[in-house]
Amino acid sequence: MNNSPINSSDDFTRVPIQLLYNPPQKGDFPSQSFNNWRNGLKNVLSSVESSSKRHERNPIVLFLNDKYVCTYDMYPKAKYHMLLMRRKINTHIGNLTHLNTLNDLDSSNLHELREFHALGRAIATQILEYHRTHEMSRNPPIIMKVGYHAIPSMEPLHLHIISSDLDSACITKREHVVSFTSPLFFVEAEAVEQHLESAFTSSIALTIRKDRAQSIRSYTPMMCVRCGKAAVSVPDWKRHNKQCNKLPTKKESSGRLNSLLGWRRAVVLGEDADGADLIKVGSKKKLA
DNA sequence: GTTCTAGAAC
DNA sequence: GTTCTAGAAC
Repeated sequence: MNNSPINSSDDFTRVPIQLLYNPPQKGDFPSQSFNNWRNGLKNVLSSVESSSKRHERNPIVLFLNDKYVCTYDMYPKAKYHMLLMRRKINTHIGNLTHLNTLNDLDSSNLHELREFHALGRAIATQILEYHRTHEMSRNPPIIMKVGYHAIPSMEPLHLHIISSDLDSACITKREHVVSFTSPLFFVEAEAVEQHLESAFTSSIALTIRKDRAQSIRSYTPMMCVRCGKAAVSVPDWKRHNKQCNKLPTKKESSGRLNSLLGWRRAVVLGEDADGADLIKVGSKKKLA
């Protein structure tokens, strides 16, 4: 079984000390139905559950415990690129199970989200360790990033764990570059936590300013992750990215505000939300 | 002529 | 999310 036996306690943030990064073949992923690519990740989760039920090793899984699963990304945009998700089983209490996007989050999710993110960081740390021990000599230094896309293409809620090199044949479009380099579009896990911490009632849900996010993804210049040089085309960006010698820039000061994140009233008991945006004024909130 | 982007995909 | 490819950009 893939599930490495770790402590039997309910600490779901622990990761085996020696994680092996062994990416699968494309054919190992569940085949996508032609017109239904949006269900791709749901199919991945189903595949994880059925192999787990049969106690079979599943090559698309890097790590799993009773609550969460970390799978390889089918189209990795960097040397190391994984997705962390809440498993769709209820053997352990939690409220992230049925969430699909950042817009489903409110402060009642904060406790479990902290655990989710802590596991993501632990995996990132072990991947860095793997990199140091196996790959350091023939690769430039990297840092690991843990966060969400402001506009995800697939459900359910998934946390990207990705290395900073972005050296991948799967990067073919400017959106690929921007969605992992823009500090606005790539929403750090920490920024989500801090934003939720600033809500003072769980009836206030997080919301993404989607139009802004879209325009950021479409119009932000492609920049080198190491030296900041702007590129004129995707191939130009990739050529420079391969040869730039600078160290990757450390992540921007933690807790930095992400202006794509906002608030709205959460849906209550199946009633339609009025959808009104809320803005914060000092410590108070009022209707925008 | 070649490179590159961007829109359709039932 | 990707693949394919027409035609824009170089």
